[in-house]
Amino acid sequence: MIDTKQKILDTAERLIGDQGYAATSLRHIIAEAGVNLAAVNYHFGSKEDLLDELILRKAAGVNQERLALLDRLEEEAAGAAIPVGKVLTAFFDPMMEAGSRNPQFVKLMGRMYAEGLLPGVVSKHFQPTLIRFVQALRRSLPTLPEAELFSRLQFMIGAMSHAVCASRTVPAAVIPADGVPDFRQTMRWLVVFLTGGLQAPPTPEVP
Amino acid sequence: MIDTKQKILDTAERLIGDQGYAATSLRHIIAEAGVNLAAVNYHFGSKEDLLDELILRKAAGVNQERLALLDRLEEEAAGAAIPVGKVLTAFFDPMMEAGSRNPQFVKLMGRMYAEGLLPGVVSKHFQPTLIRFVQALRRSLPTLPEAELFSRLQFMIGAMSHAVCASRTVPAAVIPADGVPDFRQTMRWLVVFLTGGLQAPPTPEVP
DNA sequence: GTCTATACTGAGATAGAC
DNA sequence: GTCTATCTCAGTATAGAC
Repeated sequence: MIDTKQKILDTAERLIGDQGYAATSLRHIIAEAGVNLAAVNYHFGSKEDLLDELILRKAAGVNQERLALLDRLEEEAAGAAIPVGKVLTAFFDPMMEAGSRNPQFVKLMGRMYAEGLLPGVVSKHFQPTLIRFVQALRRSLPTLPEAELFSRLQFMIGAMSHAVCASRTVPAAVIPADGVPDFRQTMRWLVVFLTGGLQAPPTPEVP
Repeated sequence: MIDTKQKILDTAERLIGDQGYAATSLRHIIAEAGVNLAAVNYHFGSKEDLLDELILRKAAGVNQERLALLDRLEEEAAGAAIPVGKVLTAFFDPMMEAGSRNPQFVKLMGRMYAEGLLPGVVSKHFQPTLIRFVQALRRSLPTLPEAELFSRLQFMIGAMSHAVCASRTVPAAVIPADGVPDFRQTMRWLVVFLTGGLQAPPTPEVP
């Protein structure tokens, strides 16, 4: 059948989103999809390549939107520095939208993060977009030394990745009684937090 | 031999630090340690329990120091709020020290993070310490609504975890030419970044 | 109590028939 | 393109020697 590939993709997306990548065996996927085990390796090469296809068909649209928003900001600024908050909003809004429209996407990215697969996924599918935003932030924060800016971007990526998936790291004792806030709210809070962190004064040198 | 257990622990620490947890098979560990496969399950129960022992013997001292520093800060403050930066420094200094004395510890924690094992490790070995620091930060940031403070702590943990391991997430194109900064420097920058983020004004409500 | 040898189950990958 | 059969390697469990 020609849609064996599609059936594998759809089933894998659902199962990996629900159970995680490592916990979802190819044998489980092919059983639910009603196809043969070897079909996975025939169509995708390996379990990891199957995952790449899953991410790709979700991430492409988000990154396009991000770049379009950044293009518009740079056009409006006409060479001047863009405020940090605006750059960050251009980066987070498309993800927020995608997350609201299709929770499965956020779920999948959260799983990737939780299993330590995000660095690989990021460098494969988000690298060009990241470079553009890094350059924009460099212009927005001209007083910050290069090396410290680089570190702060690392911190930013860490906070962002962690925020995407509802984590159980912070002990239950300190979780507010009104439950976990929704995704859009978390993203708004994240932008404010990151703006504060990125705009902090440069760290004084120690002797 | 009585030190079979020690040999397993030492070899596992080295191999897992170098290659990661998932990539290091028990068979590889026992081959290098020169012991039998079943000795692992005899002494530790499972691969995961072996990892727990590794973390435990490294983390206990760090957490004790952290709590001692926080105790002193609270004593000095005599009931008043402690500045955010001081609380963070009390949290990070012991890790910095441990990292400088014994790079293997940081390496191991970085691996845990990279493989998505950190949440489990944290809730097992760092939970009591975290609770104390969360309470202190709550008093240091009285104007911040509870829910947003909680989210910011999540962001903080994300940034911190990510910073501990030299990650390859940010594209090589933007890495400064002078290479990766040392661990102590990164921690100092992290404290400044987090202080800025935690002290940002509360996010305005949207209708 | 410790340790060895060996067997068991389930994973991903692959060669070759159709 | 698809499927069967098989391979290698993982973590785990058990039986029994010292």
